[in-house]
Amino acid sequence: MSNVPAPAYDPAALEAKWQSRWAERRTNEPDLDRPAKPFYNLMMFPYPSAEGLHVGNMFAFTGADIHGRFKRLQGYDVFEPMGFDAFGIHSENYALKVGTHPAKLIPRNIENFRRQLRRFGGMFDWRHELSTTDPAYYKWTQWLFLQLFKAGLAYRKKAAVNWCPACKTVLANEQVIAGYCERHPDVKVEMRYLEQWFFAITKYAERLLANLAKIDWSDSTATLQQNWIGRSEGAELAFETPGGQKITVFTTRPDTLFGATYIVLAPEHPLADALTTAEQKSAVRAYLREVQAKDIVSRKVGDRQKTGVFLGAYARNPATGESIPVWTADYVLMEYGTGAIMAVPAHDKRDFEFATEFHLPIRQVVRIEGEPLPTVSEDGVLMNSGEFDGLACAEGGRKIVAWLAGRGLATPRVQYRIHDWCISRQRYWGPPIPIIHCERCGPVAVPEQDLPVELPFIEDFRPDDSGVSPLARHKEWYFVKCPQCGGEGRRETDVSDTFLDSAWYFLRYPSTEFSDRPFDPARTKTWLPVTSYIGGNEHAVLHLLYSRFVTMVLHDLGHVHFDTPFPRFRAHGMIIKDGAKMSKARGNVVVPDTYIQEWGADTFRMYLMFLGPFQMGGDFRETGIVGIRRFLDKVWHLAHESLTPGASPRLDKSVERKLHQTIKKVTADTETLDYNTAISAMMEYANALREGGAGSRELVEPLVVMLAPYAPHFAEELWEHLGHQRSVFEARWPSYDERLAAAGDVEIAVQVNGKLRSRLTVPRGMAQDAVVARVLADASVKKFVDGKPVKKVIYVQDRLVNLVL
RNA sequence: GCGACCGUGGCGGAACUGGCAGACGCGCCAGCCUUAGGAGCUGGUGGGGCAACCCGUGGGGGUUCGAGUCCCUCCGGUCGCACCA
Repeated sequence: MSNVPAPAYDPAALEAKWQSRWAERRTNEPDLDRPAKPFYNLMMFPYPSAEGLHVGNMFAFTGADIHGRFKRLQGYDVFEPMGFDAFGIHSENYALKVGTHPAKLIPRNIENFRRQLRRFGGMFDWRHELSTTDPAYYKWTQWLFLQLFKAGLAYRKKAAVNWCPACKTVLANEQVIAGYCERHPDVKVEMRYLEQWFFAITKYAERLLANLAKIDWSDSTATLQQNWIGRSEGAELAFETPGGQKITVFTTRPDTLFGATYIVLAPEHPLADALTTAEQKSAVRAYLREVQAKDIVSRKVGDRQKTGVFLGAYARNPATGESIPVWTADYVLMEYGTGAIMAVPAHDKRDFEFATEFHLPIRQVVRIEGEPLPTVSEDGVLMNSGEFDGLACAEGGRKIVAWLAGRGLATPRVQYRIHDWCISRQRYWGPPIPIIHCERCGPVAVPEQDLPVELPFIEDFRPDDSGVSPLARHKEWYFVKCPQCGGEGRRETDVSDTFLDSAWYFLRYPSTEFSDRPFDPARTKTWLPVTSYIGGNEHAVLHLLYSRFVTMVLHDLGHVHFDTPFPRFRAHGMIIKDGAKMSKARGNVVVPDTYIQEWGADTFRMYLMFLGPFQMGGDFRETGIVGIRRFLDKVWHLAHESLTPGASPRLDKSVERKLHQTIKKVTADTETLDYNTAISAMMEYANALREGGAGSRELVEPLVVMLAPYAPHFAEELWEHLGHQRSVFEARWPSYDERLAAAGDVEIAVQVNGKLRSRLTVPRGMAQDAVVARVLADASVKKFVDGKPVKKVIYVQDRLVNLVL
């Protein structure tokens, strides 16, 4: 057909060519100071593991990159940065395992990640790469800590932590499996009390919750955060002891107060010891010791046998005036509410179990027809509640609180599940918390001009049994003068939580070249808040919550002009393999490198996006990849056929119509991240081109542009073959003609009594009467109508006719 | 226990506010082209039936002219939280 044979599609060569050309031409580096239409396209930066980028990362980054490239083709100045979240216990444990210092290991891993990230064709602006382990970065993480410290939002207190005697370190709750260490399955985890640094995130609970309603987030993510913050409305009620002490309890069910037959204090409750009578002392102390031996996790695991002990003391139920016994039990947690509860066994499952176990009285105060005790529902009517009998639960509760409030024994109260954020880690691989402890002045902030407090190189960074970070062993670093009084001081040896590093990285990206400020005011004003944020729901709670909190604090302190960092967030799904999560243990981990090598980055990118809906994820099966490759080959040939000299540039009307329909569909679907259906629409169009107007440039070029976000190297190469000098990313996204997309004939369904009996092709927009006339003339319809009168005609324009007999 | 999401061919998955179920792709079958094909092209492919037709979206019930889609209920799966008062 052609006198010059078309070059074959060779992904490896062509992708290398375009990757170096993008770098040379600075294609991916927008003007950060004077953008016409800034679009900050953010994706969650990876933890640079030794295994390298995995398919899950690639899936997420590809989806986000497609969105960014699409926006660029629509004329935005897209800033798409990338960085590395390289501090943390994960890296440190790995370094311990392989016996290489993390300071050596991490740069190596980052180098490997950088190579992989370039290879898959992300539109990254590498001028603004960052790593949280870089002193130039964590200097400002420490600065951030100091801002919170100075604002009174960072404080120290003793808190219970999990301690593994084998690891000689604190463990996160996630690392404790049924009471045992995840790395030492035969070692029981202990509970220790240690001084820890906290951020007062609970002060922002109400705002963090309210703000969720104003932002455009995936529902699943917003719901997870909402549950995590966990707002409950109720009241604090006071129970007085004969000795004049007040036990304050929190309850969401003040309506059940008349049914409160005993009080339970958490074992750590300050009154627990004070209220214990002499004859109960030894029993209570024994119980407290028993509780302390348990680790935090197994104490919190539900449906286990209730334990507890009577203190010997009594308190007065403010409603009934009765004296009720005071107990302590570990099913009551000091961290929630007031650390004390009124037990209503008739209407609470846990109290019911406890009362049954210890033979305490059970008094029903809510009537619900036909349900055995305990009844937990609030859809009932009060009984045994004096003057409140007969009221519905909600109303009764309000009235009881009002009645007691008059006597100073009740206060309405909102309680949150969320706790203050413990940012201390007794570990090595993190940013040192910039505090100096002085015997005279207490904890003193390191002056800002002395930042960063550099993490000293310690050859043996293994944690020891002391519960103190390995940093304390570096004496020259540890002992310093107090910046306030000049006296003897010691550095804080805890490092901060990795989640603090990642709670502000999006602020740093546009300003990485400034060493004298964390984020430049002008840059920040131009680029923030983040236009589009895409990431996994595994960070729905911690990372996204902490980022929102930090941003609110910075806003309140006057450092940024917004209090919502991510007004638009979309959660992507997860890639699984053979129906199961990928993991090393299962041996089903997919390594992207091998697939990119075999098929090319473009084919692999598109295949990942074609697996399933981006926001739901999909099941990775390698058998489908070839379908994408066939599609790209097909487009490759179509484009070259359009170049063949002498090929008639005929413009097939029906293909033209299909083009406009395709642009409409692909535009809408790429906007909403429905990449799988956008790809199938482009496939349909390529099939139509093959059947119809293959020779025509006007019909092929828009397809090449639409493919550019998905298969960027491929599109660049074809664009060049089609005679364009400049990057395809300087072209404009094709527009469509709504009238043309809507023109043509439609096939409408013909039903009789709701059953499909025939199909009819009519011009679009045909009037009901004309359509019905043609329907009634149809032989296969006549057979079913069979002379019976048509009672009703349902007509849906351009879709269906239903004759009801 | 609470909350969220999901059950559609042999497989991954389509189906806008209720309106032709199975788009697109894999796989499979047949044919063409080939010395050959894990290449390419053409056609077919939910189940039953020679056919007209009938049956089909986890099970059961309901609303509706019409239900994969809405409501109730049960079953199964995934994720998050979990002795949160």
